[in-house]
Amino acid sequence: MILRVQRLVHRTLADAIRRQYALEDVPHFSIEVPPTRALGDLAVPVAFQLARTLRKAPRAIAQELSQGLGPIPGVTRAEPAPNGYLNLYLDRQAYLLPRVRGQVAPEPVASEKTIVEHTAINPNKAAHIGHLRNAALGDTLGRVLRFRGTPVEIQNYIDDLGVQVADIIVGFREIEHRTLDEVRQIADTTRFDYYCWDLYSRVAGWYDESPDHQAARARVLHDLEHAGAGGDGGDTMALGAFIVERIVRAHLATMARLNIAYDLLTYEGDIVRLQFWAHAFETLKAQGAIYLQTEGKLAGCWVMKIEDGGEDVGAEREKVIVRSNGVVTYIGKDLANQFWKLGLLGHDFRYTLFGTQANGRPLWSTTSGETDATAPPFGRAAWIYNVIDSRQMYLQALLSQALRALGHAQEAERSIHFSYEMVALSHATARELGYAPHEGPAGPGDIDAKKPFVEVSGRKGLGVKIDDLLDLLTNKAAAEVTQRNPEFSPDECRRVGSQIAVAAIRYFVLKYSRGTLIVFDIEEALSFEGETGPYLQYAVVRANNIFHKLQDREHVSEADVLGGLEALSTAELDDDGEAHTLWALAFEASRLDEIVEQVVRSLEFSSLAKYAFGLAQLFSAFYHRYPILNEEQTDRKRWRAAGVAYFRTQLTRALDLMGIEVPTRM
RNA sequence: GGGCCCAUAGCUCAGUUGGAUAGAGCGUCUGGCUACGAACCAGAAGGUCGCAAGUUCGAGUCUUGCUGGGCCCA
Repeated sequence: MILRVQRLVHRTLADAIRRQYALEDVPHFSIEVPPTRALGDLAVPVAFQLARTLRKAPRAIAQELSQGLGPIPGVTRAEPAPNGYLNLYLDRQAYLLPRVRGQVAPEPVASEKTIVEHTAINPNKAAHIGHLRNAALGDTLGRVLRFRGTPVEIQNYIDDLGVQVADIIVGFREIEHRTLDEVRQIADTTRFDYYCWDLYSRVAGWYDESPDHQAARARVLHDLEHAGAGGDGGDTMALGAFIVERIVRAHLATMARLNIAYDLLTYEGDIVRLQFWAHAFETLKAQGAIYLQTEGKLAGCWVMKIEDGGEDVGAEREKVIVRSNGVVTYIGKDLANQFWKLGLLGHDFRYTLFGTQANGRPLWSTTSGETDATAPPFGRAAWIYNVIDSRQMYLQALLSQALRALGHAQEAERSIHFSYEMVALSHATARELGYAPHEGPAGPGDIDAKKPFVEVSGRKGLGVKIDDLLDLLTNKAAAEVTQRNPEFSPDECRRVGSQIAVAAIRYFVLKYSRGTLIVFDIEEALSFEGETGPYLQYAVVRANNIFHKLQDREHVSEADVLGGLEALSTAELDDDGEAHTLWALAFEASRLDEIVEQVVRSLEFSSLAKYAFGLAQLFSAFYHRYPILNEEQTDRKRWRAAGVAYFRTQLTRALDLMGIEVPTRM
């Protein structure tokens, strides 16, 4: 937990600069970490920035600053580097004592309510690895925000009225000729999300057979939106509601395996039934953000003016929000939902308890029926993150524009599209799934061998299901665990195996930066060695084992170690500034809060993943080089143990931020 | 036609308010288990950071143009 010290140094240094050079405005400068401990613990490049205004060499400025700085609590010395950096050295014992004892909590940074919306899978088939990246990013974002004290509400949007749900209804009705009771029978006796996966992939082909088939989809869509009581529309509604309910529960079960939970499910159907759109529509009309077009090909439509980038003449275009037949486009519903999230709609959902999740937290759902008076308040957030892949950038930009048009510039600023690139399949993995590239000229439904990857497609049934991947990983990991721990029961092996599987898969998607298109390759994802989740778990497990043995052999607990540190010689801490020492390990472990701030600023979890990996590497090297149980000098032994204790605490927290658990043994 | 993203070692990728010698994993080669667990560690080889200009004391990072790939909108 280094932020406190960094801020203190920043403040003190800024004061010193103001004093020493009689400067009104000190330029912004950062506090960095020198490449090695030998060079110091904090590095300040401020002399470079001052060089121009002061007309002096950076080196001379750093020199002067180091002399005029005066004492800073916790800092033993300041040294100007030949190249112009000012490097600071920390009082190692004073720095570590309160930290290893957990007396330096992370400072709360932000406290305004924040909504993170993620997952939002069409409820008509099993979840695949594309959905996995979304959910892992969204869940990690929620955890990271909570770490720094932000109240977070996790929402999962359910598009229960969309084309994809209509298609699966058409599949059951028109292709398989099922009644609701028969579908219920199927749902009770099969893996329903897998069943729908296969059925859905047949629907596209069926549409191609005849124009009449296309009409079936239009009818179903209409019924979903407009069904009153009774009649054929009512049947469609009931079948749709049943399928959605079962598939949503299947998705939640899949996500629960990955340690992903939610606070609220928002149903598009409730947005429609509770007439959110009507409220948003009135506001938009009243503010002139949308208007009725009377001329041209959009005559009769309610449209919104949109900026179209560029500076060409006619760059401004009109986007249809309500069609001339009175049907609201999906943008309309998204707008209403966004307004509601920000507390700008003047209208609320009704709520009902959906269930209790694996982590013990209740899950609520919107409803159009009776509301539950005990439901907590939802919505009304100051910040919103919508985790959606980059293909929907256009729509997200529209939402922000609408907010600006209504005079909510700040809300627009705080409605963030957490954008990331999609997940595709490597050709090798697509082949393993039975999809061969097409020879000769590729047709519309074929895989193009010339493309560098194969796009996941629910419509074609082409993709890796999350549950399949998890099963594969779990089996492999459980086999390893069984081999290494013959005394484990089959249940234990299975449980640890699944913890390892989750670590492997979550780390795998988090280590890439957002802008990188992941070409998923099954061989690569199945690895447990090198830069993988299991490597990180293994490091913590070994650190934990040291304490188990310390307890068993010497009856010394972690508390015993941490309690008696003051009395010990700090020779072990002060030894040298080389790479794999105790100080280097403990210092790096303390940087978690700094990394978290960087992550929130950049929305880039790869830096958290890399930090955790680097920390584990540091420990592994230290572990090989310096014995703890067998160290004969007690002072050194105790300080090493203390450093390892701090390491395991911090890496465990870092892993928790990524949704990764640490097995007892593996 | 317009917008956005990507291009860094053989492969897959980090490198994000511009800063110290461009890093990691995998793969290849060499070495290390009578154990605080080898899902590990130590070491070697491997780079024109797509190309070309520009800004800057300093550019993988910022600007412009170009090439190649991807996504979206019309």
